[in-house]
Amino acid sequence: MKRTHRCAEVTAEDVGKEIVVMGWAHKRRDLGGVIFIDLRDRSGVLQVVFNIENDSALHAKAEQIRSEYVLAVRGVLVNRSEDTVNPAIATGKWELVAKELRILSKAATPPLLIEEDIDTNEAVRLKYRFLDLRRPDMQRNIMLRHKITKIARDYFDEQGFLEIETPILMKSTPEGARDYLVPSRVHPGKFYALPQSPQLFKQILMVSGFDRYFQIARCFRDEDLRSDRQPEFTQIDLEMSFVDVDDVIAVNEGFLKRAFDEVLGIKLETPFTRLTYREAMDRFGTDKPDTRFGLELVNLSDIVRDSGFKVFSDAVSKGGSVRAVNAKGCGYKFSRREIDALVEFAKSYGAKGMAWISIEEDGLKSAITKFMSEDEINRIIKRMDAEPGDLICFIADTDEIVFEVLGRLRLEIAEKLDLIDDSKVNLLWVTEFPLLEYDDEEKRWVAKHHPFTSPMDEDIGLLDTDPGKVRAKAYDIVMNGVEIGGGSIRIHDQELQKKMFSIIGLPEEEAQKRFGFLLEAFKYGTPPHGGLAFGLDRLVMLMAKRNSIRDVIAFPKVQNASCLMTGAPDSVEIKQLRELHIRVLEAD
RNA sequence: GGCCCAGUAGUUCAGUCGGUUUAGAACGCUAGCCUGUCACGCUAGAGGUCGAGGGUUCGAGUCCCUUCUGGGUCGCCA
Repeated sequence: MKRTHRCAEVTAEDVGKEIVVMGWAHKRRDLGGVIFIDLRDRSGVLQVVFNIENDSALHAKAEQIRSEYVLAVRGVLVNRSEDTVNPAIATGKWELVAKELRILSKAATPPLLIEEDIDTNEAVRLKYRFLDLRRPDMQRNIMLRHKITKIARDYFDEQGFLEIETPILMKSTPEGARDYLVPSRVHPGKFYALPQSPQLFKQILMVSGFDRYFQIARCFRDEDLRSDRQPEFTQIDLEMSFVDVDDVIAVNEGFLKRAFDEVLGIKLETPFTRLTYREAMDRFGTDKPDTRFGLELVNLSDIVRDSGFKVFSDAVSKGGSVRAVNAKGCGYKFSRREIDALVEFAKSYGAKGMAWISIEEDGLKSAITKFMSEDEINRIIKRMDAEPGDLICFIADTDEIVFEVLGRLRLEIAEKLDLIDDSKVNLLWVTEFPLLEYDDEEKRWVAKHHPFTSPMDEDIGLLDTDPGKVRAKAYDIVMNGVEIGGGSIRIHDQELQKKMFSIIGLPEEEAQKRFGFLLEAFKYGTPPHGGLAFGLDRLVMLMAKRNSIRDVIAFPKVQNASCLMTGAPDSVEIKQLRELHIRVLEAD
């Protein structure tokens, strides 16, 4: 028998024809003289009928069918009688009257239900991933992922990009995440590193004149996992020559526009909103704002500069700030206990406390108003646009902590008030990131993006005088409060590149040792260039409306970076270690 | 590395104040019956190291300690 159709790909045209379908026995309904089998493949299900009156031998064979047996069925597709049509399934108008059955494979009882939206513990799902992946929602996720990568290949090809592979075994470079290392057999004591991204190679491809490069690139970072972080993940990685920020942004908006249209039927308006880093922080307290709801941060530092409430005035005089959000309606909605929980929430992100004022019809409820003047309070209420029923939450500290805490608080309150409209797609660019940030522990400047990011032309002069103020030609693309991609225009001038290395405290010698090949390449004629990388897993996760990238990766790893299905990582033979010149130390 | 949550049948869960002979339910599974089901139905049945180890107690699924596993989160993630 040769398959003629996928189960759910039959059409009205096929009615009356003899067809052959193959798949898994999804459900069996044995009514005695008639047996119904829902046969499932990746397209969906089709009901197959075995009737004892038509063929008693065939019917007897069908009695052996159990869940998840793999079957081949030859039969005639017929219209169901009107009263037996099932509108719940795509093929519900038809059924296959079996003429021949082959049991291609028997199956043990599966440890999890092959059904949509099961409630099963993720450990079970991951151990039996081959079964989990049979479930229709997982099949949809994986197919969605395929569609998105297909669109990426088509789109970037049409835009003149070349897909070029870069090495998986490469050289460890300083800065950034912890590397995965691969020992060299040929070079005792030396190691390859798996790429955290193809960054250096794609820049070198620009030096080589390929002009526009892209790749669906696997990347590796040996850091702790989260629901949106895996030790190996995939980027849609690209780089372009002779461009500036706007060019990179435009070509990528084109990609997203097309992907959302073709995959989800969502028409995106371009250009997307752009926020500078400064504005994003001021208004939302984060560089990846979710602007599907309001609750914006308000700066009150000028009002409380000389406040009788020392917590406020001290924060300002020490160079920090006092900012607040107005949780509309929460004064009435939240119990004292819930407000206390918010205070604890704020503390867990580093705030020393959280002051609040609850505005009520007949006055204010607050522990801090007694320290403040009436004028001060009135100005705060006015600026916060507060009315009875509202709850103003204040954080006073360094800007860093104020933004961190209020940004988190804003999301927490929005979630509690159910302010987030899941049907909205909120895409925006954040631009003009700081080039550098100061690392208190290491007592030096570090690159916020990476050390090849170009400063903005007008800020180059500040490199020597006030490095913290220098803005970068860097941009992130943010969807619904999740960073789904980012990139920058790179430094293509070797002198400027050397300067960058020196500012971040990377000695010339060390830079030569680690990045010498790049610096060498830059000597021979480097086009201005820049690029971007999307986190494919996160993009697919959001488009599939999932909460974890594990649901859009066929074989993900769990929190301790092991694979429950294969058992990786595992110990190896001493012989293998010897070849690699490796001895394992006793665990600490 | 820190903190929080969860581990009881194949799966999802219930299990009261530590005490009622043999730890229950649903789904799944097995067998029988059943000719229009699609959450098929009916009848019967099998299925348990209560994650593991230790402790308290006359008595532990239940209380205590340790540990393992999974999830979330902080740190970490240029």
